[in-house]
Amino acid sequence: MGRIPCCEKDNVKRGQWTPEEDNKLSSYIAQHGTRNWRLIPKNAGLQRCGKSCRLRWTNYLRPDLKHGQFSEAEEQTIVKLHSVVGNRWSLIAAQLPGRTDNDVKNHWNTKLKKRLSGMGIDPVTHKPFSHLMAEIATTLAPPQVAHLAEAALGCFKDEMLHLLTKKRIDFQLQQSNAAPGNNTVPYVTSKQEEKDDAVETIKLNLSRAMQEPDMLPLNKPWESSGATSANFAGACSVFPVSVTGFQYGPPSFGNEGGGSPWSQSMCTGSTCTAGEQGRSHEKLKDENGDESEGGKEIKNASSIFNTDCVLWDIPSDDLINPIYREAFNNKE
DNA sequence: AAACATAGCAACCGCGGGGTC
DNA sequence: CGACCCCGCGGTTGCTATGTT
Repeated sequence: MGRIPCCEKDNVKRGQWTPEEDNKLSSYIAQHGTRNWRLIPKNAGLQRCGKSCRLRWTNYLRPDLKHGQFSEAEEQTIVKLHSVVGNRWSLIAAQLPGRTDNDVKNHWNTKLKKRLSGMGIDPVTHKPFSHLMAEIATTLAPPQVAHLAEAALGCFKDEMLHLLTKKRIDFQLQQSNAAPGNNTVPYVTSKQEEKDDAVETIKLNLSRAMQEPDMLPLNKPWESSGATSANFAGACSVFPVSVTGFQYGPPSFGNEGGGSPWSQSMCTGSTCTAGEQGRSHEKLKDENGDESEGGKEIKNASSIFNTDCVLWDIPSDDLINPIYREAFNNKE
């Protein structure tokens, strides 16, 4: 038994909506409401499928929609909620009046995700990359770690080199070169030399990172100023990821361009597939630490927090990932 | 100035839940 | 209880504008 199509695909128009179509749809809905999307295009004289009409209405034509840029407060709400519920865009959008799930999703994918990456934070888990690397390192025996590092290098090398050679990173590199005890390669000017040196330095630092025992996580693997992060950051000093300078929240979050260039597009790669993003948040822990399927059981924000409170009123501490709290505390 | 790359956004697609018969 | 239908959701695609080489 196959699923029936939502409409006769041969007879429907697709692609961009014209102002005339918008007018027809808006005026029809103003008169008759949004019951039965399948019949709406027919009755409104539109050669569109009902689904397309519904999307156009909910994402664009609805009179209560905001069309401007996202405010910093809205962005912070998105990030906070995403750290709790993952890619449940409708849930997040429900807390942002005038914003649609599509808006939120697009804004996350085009800006917020990259901005977090630029801050050295994994947008999937909302933890610093160094913490994730440390976690992986603790779970694998040395030979496996070595292979993993090799694989990671293979995965990211092109992207890193692209960024290293195309973007302005001399500032960060000069900073790291100026640091005492730093033994990374000096900044070079020839592009080929840059590439060769970058590759060699990546290899050198990765292998050093794998060999240094004290770089393994301590009790607080995500400690933003701990030896773990520092060592990982140091080990990967060719990537200007400032874990020790990790900041989140106002006012630094809105600081465009404050992140490291290498990681600004990290999430465009295979390490951050949409499916993984979704799955990574499938399980949420409740107060007792019991795991439950986060997916379909979460129907609204209050069910997550087991309360009827409006999400705005929840102190950020209750929403925010522990790692952010850690970072906040360290800032104070 | 042209070609290419990237970002941003609108729209589409397929799946699955829930209601109804 | 199962089939059918409608709708919403999340992921993906494709187009356009803008920036870079």
